[in-house]
Amino acid sequence: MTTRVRFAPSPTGYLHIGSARTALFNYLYARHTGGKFLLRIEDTDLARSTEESTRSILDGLAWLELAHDEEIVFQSDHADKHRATAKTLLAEGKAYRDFTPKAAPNDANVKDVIKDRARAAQGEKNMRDNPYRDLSAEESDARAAAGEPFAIRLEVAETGKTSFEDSVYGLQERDYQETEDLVLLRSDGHPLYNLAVVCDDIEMAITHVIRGQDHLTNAHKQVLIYEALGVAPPTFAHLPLIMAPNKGKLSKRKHGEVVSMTTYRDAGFLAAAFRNFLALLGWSAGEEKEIYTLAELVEKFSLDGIHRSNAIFNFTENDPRRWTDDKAQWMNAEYIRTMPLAELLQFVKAELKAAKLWRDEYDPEGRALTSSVPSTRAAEFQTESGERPENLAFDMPEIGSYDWFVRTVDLIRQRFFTLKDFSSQGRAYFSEDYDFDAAAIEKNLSKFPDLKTWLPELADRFETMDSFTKSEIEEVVKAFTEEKGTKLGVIMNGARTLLTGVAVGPSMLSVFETLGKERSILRLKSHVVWNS
RNA sequence: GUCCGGUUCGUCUAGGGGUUAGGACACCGCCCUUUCACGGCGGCAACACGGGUUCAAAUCCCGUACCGGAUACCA
Repeated sequence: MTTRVRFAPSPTGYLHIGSARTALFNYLYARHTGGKFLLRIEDTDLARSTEESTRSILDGLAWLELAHDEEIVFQSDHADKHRATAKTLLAEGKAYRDFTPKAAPNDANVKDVIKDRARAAQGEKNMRDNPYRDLSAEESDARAAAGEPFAIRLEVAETGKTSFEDSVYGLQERDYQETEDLVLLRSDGHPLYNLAVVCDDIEMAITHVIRGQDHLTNAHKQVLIYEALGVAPPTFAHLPLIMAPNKGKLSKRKHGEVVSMTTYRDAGFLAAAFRNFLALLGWSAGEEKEIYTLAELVEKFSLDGIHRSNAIFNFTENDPRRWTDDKAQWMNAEYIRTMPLAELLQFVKAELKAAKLWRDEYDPEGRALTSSVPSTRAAEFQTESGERPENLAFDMPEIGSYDWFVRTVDLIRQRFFTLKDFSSQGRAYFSEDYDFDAAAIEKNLSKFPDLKTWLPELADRFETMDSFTKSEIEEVVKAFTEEKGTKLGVIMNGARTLLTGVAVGPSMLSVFETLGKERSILRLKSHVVWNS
C-alpha cells in the first residue's frame, strides 16, 4: 500500500515554526517512501479560522518548497459526513445522546478552568457517571424528538485500554478509565475535532499520522473512534515539541515574529537553509553531517531517527544579533557562501530588484539568469591550503556586465549571512547611494585626519593608470604609502570605508578592482563623509 | 491532582554494556591579513540524582527530582 500522509494545520495564524517542521517531516516521509503528501486545512472552528491564515500557511509551505499532492481538503466541507458518522454510531449504540445543558463558554482562561476542574476531581472522577449514558433508546429518541438539545458522546467501555504502537514513542497504553466519553457532535450539530480528524483520515486513506506530541492523548481518543467505526487506525508517529529558550511554549503572543515562517523569508533566509535547520531539530541521521540537500534529506529520512525529547529553539529577545537561533543563522550563512553560485544568483537578483538596485545588464545576454555561470568562477579555484578565491587573479570583466555581477556576488558572499546583506552591506557595489557606518568612519577615517588629503591624492595616482588590476593597484598604493610614511593599513582601511561605507569586506585590492577605476576615483575624492 | 512522555557540553546532537564520551553552533585564544562577521589550528564545556543488575553502566532495571504534554460541547 502506498504511504499517504497529511499535514493538517488549523488556520488560526501564520505558519508556526513547529508546524513547519511537522509539515517537513510529513513531506520527507512521503517522498522517502514514494508516497503522497496531502494537505488538509482544519477549519472547523469557524470563529477562529481565517482565510488570511490559510493563505499565510500556504505561503509558508510554498516558500519551504513543500509541495503537496492532490487537492487541498478543507475540513469544513465535510461537516455533513462527520455528522452522519456520529448519527451512525448513535444508531449502532456506540454513542449516546447527552442532554446535559451546555456549560457557558469561558473565553480567555479556558485552559486554567479545565486544569482546575481536573485537579479538583483529584483523580476520583468516574468517567462513566454521565446519567444519560444508560438512558433507554426510546426515551432518548423521545426527548430528541421533543426538540431537547443534546450532544453526542462516544460510549467508552468500562474496562480495558486503548493501545497503539507509536513509531517514535513506542507502545502507548491508556486505561479506559482515563478517557471520558468524548463528545463527537456538539449540541448545535457541530462536529468536533477528534471525530472530524478520524473521518477525514479514513476518507483520505491516510496511512501514517505524523504530528506533534501534544496530540498523543488525542491518538487514544481517535483509536477509540476507529474501533467504534470498525476501521484499522493508521500508524502514528508523534514528534517531540519545539520549545522556547525557557523550555516553555513557543507562541506568537509571547515570542512574536521569531516563530513565523514568513519572518525568515522576509529576513533574507534561504528556504533550503532553513529547511535543513528544521530537519535537524528533532531528527538526525545518526552521522556527523550537518548540511543536507533536500534530496539527501529525502533519502536519509526515517521515523527511527526522530527523537523523543523536546528541542529548544534558541534566541535572545532584544539582542539584534541573536534575534533567532544561532545555528539557523550560521546555516544560512553557510549556504550563502557555499551553495552553487548559479542558484544563489537568482536569489540575489530578486533581492536587488526588491531594493531597486538591479540593472538588466546583470542578466546574461538574451537569457534568464541561470546556468551560464562563467568558468572563471572563483569557488572552483578554492585550493586545499584554504587559499581564498579572492586572492586569485584573472581578467576583470567589464564593470556592470553579467560577468562582473557574477564575480562580484561570489566575492562578497563570503562574509554575508542573509540575502538582505547583498542590498545593505553590499549596497556600495551596486549603487552610488550607500550609507556610511559611523563606527567605520570613526575607526578608519576620523583617527587619521591626513587621509582627507591623502585619499584624493591617491585618486590622482589612479588617474594616471592605464590598466587597473590588483597587482598594479598594489604597486601604486604601496609606493604611495611609503611616500607618505604611513602604514598600508591606514590607507587601505580609509579607502575601504570611503568606497564601501563599512569596515568589513574582501581584500581591498579586490574591492578597487571590482568597483573599477572610475568609481574608485570618484569615491576617494568624495568629501561627503568628512563634512558630516 | 491524574495520566503520558522526556533528561548527554549554554544550544542542536552522536554514541545505547568496556570510548581519552565524538561532531556542529555559540564563546575564548592563536594563525592568516590592509579590515573582517571568511578561512586554518587549538581551547573551554555534558552523561540530572540515588539505588540496584553486572567483572564492567552514560548505556539495562527501579525510585527520586526536575522539565514538558494532555486532561473542553477548542483545534
